[in-house]
Amino acid sequence: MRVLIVEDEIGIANFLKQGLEEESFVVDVAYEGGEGLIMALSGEYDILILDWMLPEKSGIEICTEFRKKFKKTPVIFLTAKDTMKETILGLQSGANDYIKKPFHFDELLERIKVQLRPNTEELEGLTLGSIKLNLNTYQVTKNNVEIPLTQKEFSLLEMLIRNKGKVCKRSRIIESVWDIHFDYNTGVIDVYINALRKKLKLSGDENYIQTIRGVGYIAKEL
Amino acid sequence: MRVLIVEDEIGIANFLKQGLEEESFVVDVAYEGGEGLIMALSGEYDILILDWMLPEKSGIEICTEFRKKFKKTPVIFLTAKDTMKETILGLQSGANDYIKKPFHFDELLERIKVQLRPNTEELEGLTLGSIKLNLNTYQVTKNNVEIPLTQKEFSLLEMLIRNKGKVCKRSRIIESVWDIHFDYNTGVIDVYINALRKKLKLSGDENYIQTIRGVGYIAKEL
DNA sequence: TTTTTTTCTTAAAATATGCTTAAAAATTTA
DNA sequence: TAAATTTTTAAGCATATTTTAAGAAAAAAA
Repeated sequence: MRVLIVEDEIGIANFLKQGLEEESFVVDVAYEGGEGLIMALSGEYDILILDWMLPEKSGIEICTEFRKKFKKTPVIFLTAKDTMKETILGLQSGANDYIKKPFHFDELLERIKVQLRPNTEELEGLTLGSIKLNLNTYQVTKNNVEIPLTQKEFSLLEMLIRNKGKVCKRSRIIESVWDIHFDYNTGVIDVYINALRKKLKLSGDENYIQTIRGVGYIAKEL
Repeated sequence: MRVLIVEDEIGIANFLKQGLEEESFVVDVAYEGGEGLIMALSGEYDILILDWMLPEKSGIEICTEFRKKFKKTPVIFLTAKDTMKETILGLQSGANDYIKKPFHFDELLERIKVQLRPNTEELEGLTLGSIKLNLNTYQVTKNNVEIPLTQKEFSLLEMLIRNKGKVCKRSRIIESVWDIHFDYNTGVIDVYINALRKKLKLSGDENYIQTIRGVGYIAKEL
């Protein structure tokens, strides 16, 4: 991750640069506003740390200009201007956070991490050997070949994979997949296990879904 | 915009609620942690304001649990726990900002606005293949030809595009577009999907809105 | 081995889902 | 208030899914 620090006090700038480099960021420093803005606009950075009072161009000006071109790249103010009014002005100029000096390096670091937090909402996909189950798209693939499943098939496979390595009793399966909470004598489970094994071609050396006679089924990688 | 405040001090809670309502937010308050978490998980809120110390469940626990399900919804801590270590813990639990008491309401408000700031996607308008959706003018075009849609049609299309690449369950659609929060058996969705497909001529090689039988619909570029 | 139990497999029956249309109800506009 | 538009309900239809059921196969018990 690349960080641009725009800070005219050399001591603070060095302290920040060193600290962030220890956290394996790639850090560039600009010591005055005009230079800072030009560097920021190059688009090479994942995040900006701005002082407010700077020679040539203030942090506010940098932030405002920068936002015209880059809507998303996070900007954090790090400044001695600590009044409420100033904080609000800083945030209104497009910054994502506003930290007042004196500051704790560890808190700054954490706030940087917050801004760089991947904001992907996607849930983790479930896998079983070469089988992948995408909970966003309800797609199931085996060796990247899509295999269309019906709702009940999907739901059963999902339950088995979520309990990968553990035996799923028939009673738990009928509860979880069919939402039936009383004793119920039926052969549906067998039929659906059969359908899964057929569609997913789970035979011989790829028998990911095994029968535990008298109990239920277990999904496991072999 | 809907805000959930979880705060056990009634005075502060009322103060916040009133202040935010004056800014035309819709505000709900939970006075203890367990209740707060349940409300948060309902998925009805655009942002959470959490106290740390709460009866039953701490703000940290709420935030951690909430993040398991909602990766994106912003969370702001508002707490008297003001040490650096605590701040870091709060942010690490998944919060987006951490404000220490005593606080200025105007700064809190500004920080809320920062979190709710529309992302680039919304600024540039939503698109789905050659279809463009302008949220300001409520115009929809396909290949730059305007296609008039009714409100419900627009709203449904907007929801699908906002979740582009992800399946929208029927239950989520009826919640989001029709604002119905209980189990409701209806065929309106089908009718409106049909209308959209017709008006937007989504057939054959342009079938941007696909049916996931037994689940819902998914919008995707092919 | 024979019997019993459990699971597998298949096909048909029952059910559910989604598409399409038309008309009724509600809402907005003139 | 009447007309136009939008929204919702409802029903028929085709099709996909789910369930039942029954015989075959396999495993365990006697």
